[in-house]
Amino acid sequence: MKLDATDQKLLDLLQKDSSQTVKSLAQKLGKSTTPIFERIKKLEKEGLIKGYSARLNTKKIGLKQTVFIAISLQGHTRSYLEKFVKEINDFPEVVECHRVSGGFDYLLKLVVEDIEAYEKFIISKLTLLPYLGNVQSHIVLSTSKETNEVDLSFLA
Amino acid sequence: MKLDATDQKLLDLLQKDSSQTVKSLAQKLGKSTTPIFERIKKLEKEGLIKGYSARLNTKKIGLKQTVFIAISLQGHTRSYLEKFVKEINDFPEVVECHRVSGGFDYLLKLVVEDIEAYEKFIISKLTLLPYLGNVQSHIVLSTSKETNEVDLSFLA
DNA sequence: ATTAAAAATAGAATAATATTCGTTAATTTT
DNA sequence: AAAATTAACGAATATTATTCTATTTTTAAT
Repeated sequence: MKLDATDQKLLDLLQKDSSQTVKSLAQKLGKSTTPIFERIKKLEKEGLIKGYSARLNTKKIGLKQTVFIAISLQGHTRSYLEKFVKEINDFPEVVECHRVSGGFDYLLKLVVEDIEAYEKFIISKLTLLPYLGNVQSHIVLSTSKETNEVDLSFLA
Repeated sequence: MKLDATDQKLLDLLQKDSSQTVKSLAQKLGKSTTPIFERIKKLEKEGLIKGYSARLNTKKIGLKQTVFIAISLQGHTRSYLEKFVKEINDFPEVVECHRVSGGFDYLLKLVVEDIEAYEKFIISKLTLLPYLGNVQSHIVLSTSKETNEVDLSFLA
């Protein structure tokens, strides 16, 4: 699917604020509501828009600690890797799990209540997994930017 | 603000899918629309809900590469750190910037078109910043989990 | 260039939903 | 136990989403 300039701006408006009415989106894009409504439905159907979600203030809710964990594995059989990833993904504390190049194999991002909850995760969940090699924790001290808005200017 | 069980479930429903109607949310929560509508408005006003956004399929749009960059700085004057962070946050490729403990100072997450765009970022943007120490890139090979839904079960 | 076909847009009509309102029930405070 | 506060309900209204029909614009072929 090819995206024209209107689609690009529309996606950008929606990733910044999806609670806007079709009418206000249409005004910002210099069109009437019908074409914008149809464009949105098409972007949804084509899967370019995966869904809509509320952004929560995790700190205010009580999830004050983010942690990154860099993991190296020892034995690398394919079947084990799959099992490892499956287990990791099932932990609700884990919000991201990436296989990466560089000095280690996996990079996890966790959001937890506090350091105590983090330690609990390490002891009662992570270290129960076999074949763990090096595990290095990076406690987040402060976050200056954290968004899921991506830069769409390259489409222009 | 104290959150009861209904607020917890409501936040969870909304972070999973904010396009649901108030009516359907109310049904799932065993209440009528008015109280759920009012709870949502309160959660918004109190800032527990920061906003609403469309989740985009970055791969399909053409942003196929995620990269993490671990950075150590050389000179650590406070004023310089602030300038550094400000510059980093202004780069649209950077979606996250965290100050972390562990083997390095900052961990960045980038979303870019491809490796080429990533290299361009390194050469024409990142390495222009002064006082850079060690810079280690971790190219994401595959991602098995990537969400911004957080686990709210601890509220129960 | 000209015309046919396809796609995109507009404006009006309708359907669905959000939002408000008046009232009742439940909970907390005194 | 009574008063005050908070949460809830159901109905009424206001907004918004969605559909429909008719034009316009764009695209592609001749």
